Amino acid sequence: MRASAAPGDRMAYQGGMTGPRRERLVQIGQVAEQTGLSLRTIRFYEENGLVIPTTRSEGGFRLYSDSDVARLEVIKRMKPLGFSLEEMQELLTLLAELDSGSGDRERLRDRLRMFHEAATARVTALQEQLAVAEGFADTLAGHLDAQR
Amino acid sequence: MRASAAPGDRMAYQGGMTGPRRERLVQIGQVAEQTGLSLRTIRFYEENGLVIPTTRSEGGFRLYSDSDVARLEVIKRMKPLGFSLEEMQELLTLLAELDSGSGDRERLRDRLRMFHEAATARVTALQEQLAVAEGFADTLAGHLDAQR
DNA sequence: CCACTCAACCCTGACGTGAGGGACGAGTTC
DNA sequence: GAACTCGTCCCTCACGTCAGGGTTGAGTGG
Repeated sequence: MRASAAPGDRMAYQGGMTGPRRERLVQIGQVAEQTGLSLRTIRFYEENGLVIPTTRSEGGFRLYSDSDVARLEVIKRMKPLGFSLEEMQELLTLLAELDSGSGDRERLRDRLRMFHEAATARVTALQEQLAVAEGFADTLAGHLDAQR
Repeated sequence: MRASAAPGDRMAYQGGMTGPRRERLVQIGQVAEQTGLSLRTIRFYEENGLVIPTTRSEGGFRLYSDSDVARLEVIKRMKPLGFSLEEMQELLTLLAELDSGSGDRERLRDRLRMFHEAATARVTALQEQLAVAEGFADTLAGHLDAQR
């Protein structure tokens, strides 16, 4: 943990004269802190084309915009569904296309429906896993009691 | 699917004159079928010392006794708890020691308690995952509705 | 009765995969 | 100059997958 407002603290990089909007840009450490993902994970997602930082500093530091961070947070919410990175990417672009109103409506909806089906299937699987897990935990508790 | 009672069918190997008990021994394929684990997984568990078949045929086929299969089924119940193979092995021997009444009572109970704690922690984590997963599935459903 | 064949089953060994973790030495930013 | 970040590399875990060969037991032939 870093002490709050310690001497070494850094503010979000504001992007020199390059951008006209003076958008809020943060570097990877802050993103990690906000999202709870590790640096390694965030870089890994980039490698796989999931979230590519809007820009980089002159020295090469990754700089993330708010929407980059939002994307990461969506991914985080998807994770428990057990989708692969590839699937997540597809779903992300799919949602973006729906939002922007581009692409073949019909097909988009179809693919979205498939994702939804996969998701609910996965939810069911998780429920089953949970039941088994609870069962086993109880078994352990039983063994503990038996040994009192 | 294999046709039932096809010419090529084989019965469970009974172990020639070597065993006095004529114990029921099955080979890996049947075990896989019963437990729902893959052949690879079962072999992998053996590699890691989790379940070693009671014996082998002359030609080297793995032959599993009922208790071997039972062990595999216990492992299967543990899996959703996300323990590592090493931890599962420890827990298995731990339970065996408790059953057989060997070893330091005090210490055994302590370790068992730790496993139980880990298990309940894991159950909580699973519940959270499930909640997130359900939430995301709902989000998807929402997007579907919005596109009607 | 023994030899042979056949399909189904099984063996070991090696490499591949997915989703990251950890360490490194060098560079950047504040 | 302290804190942060970079890219590169190798490591892990729980298997999947492929290759190439051996085993088993029932059926067939002599």
